[in-house]
Amino acid sequence: MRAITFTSFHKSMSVRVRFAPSPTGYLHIGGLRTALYNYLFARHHGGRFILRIEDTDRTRYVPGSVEDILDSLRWAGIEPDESPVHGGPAGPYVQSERTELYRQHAQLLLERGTAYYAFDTPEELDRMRQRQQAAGIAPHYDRSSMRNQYTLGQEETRRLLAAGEPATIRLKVPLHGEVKFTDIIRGTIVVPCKDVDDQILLKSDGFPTYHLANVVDDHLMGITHVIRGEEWLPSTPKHLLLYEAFGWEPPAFAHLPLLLNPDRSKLSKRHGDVAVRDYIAKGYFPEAIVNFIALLGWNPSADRELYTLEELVEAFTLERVNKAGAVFDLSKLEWMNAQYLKRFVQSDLPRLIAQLRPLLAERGWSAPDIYIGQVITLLHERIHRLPELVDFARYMFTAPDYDESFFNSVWTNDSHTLLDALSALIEQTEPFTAAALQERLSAFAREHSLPFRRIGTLLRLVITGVSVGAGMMDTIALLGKEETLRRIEMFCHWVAGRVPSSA
RNA sequence: GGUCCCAUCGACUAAUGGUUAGGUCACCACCCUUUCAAGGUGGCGGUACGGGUUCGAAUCCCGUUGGGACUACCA
Repeated sequence: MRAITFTSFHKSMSVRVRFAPSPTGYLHIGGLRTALYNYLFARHHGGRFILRIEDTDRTRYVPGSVEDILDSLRWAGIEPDESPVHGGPAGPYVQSERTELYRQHAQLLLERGTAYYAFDTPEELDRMRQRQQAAGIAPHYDRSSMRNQYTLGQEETRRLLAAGEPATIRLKVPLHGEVKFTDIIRGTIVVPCKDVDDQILLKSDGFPTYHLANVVDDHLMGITHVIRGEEWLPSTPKHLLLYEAFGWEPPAFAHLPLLLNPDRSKLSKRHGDVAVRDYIAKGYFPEAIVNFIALLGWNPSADRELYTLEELVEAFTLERVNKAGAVFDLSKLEWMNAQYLKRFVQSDLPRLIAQLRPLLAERGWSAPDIYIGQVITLLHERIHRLPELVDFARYMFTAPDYDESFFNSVWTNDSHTLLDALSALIEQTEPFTAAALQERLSAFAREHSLPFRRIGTLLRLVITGVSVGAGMMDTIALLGKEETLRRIEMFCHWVAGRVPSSA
């Protein structure tokens, strides 16, 4: 009984990690978290973070994906040290530009006797699997009965190859023994060799599969720690066997818990947005997204929720990464984004103005930056994401729409008289500040034994048209005397127009 | 089906053999209040189950149950 034991090596050499997505569409939020953890680990240890594009399946390639991945990473503030666009000493960083390398390495394995040619067609493999399933056995490539260099013999193999017969190269997995390794997050994992399939390494089109390309590149690029999603855990024994087949020392492995849908299945479209692009479009702050996903599966243990990227780098260790999957809970993200919104209103209003201005322009609205900034400051505590302001604060940029049910609940027979009095009061108020307005209107309310609520609500209806918003005095002060009086007038016209003279 | 992984409030998590099992989100109530928020205070709510080991178990071991991933000439 042979046992192959792989001990993870924590070399004194500097850390090199990589994020290796496939360009099959927009960057997934789960992919961003994987990239983030790699980045945090690299920065924490003063190492390097590498982006490698794994585009060995040409049929799944989606144009524009690489740009989206790069843009999304940059947006999140996790810039690679080495990548197809940043360059670096271990390039090229795109697998389709390294195909010759994989062929050479597959050849090397052939020579070492740890890989072999197979000539089975997809149909034959299908039938094999069906037979096995019918017999109640786990589907497995059966090296002893299928068409490969062992069953066909050297001569026939050479002949088929010379004749240009489509051939794949498979890994020769030992029949006995076990693969044992230590995952930094999960501890010791043991898998019997008999449960490891003779994985195809080189496809008949000459391109490598993920397994070959991944192992070859990780070795050639000097990757010290493979930090990837849990979905790769079952194929790790294959990779370890590959390292051994090459005679290479494997990197350390850390398999991250999955990001989950509310039903605890692997996070997918269907349940909502999964592309980083979607979250950018919805106006989430990169700081909030990074903070939020960092805490999905990892926690520095302090009773604290808000961390800057620098603070995450400082605190990050793989040892504290959880084993169990984490549900992506949108409501907590919303809360966190609101926290950052409050923070940025204090620290970086110009940034918020720059973000909001184009959204207002889409509606055909414009205003001076100073005014936009004042509106953001006035209303930001009522929203979670800045783009919500376009609807929430529409009356600050254009004439109000009067909400019918709000109108019906507020407007009474004597409202007109009250409104006339308020109008006169507002006109006389000088300076036109929230405090001055408050003082005058409060005094008026006292004199006439009116609850202030009555005044505030009536003005809210007349000035904004909707029942929710910031404090009315602040709102009126910001709108200005002229605009306020104009709106009272507008409202009166509207009321006159809508009542079909019944009295 | 097979292999592997996982299991603390509804969600994210802390507690790494000794705590009344802590914090955050969500939810509820109250305070504040011209609306809605924000903020403050309080509340609801959990160690999946069963066996061990131990003076003592959320924590270690075994089993059960449940969930997930993987099982392609995809990654």
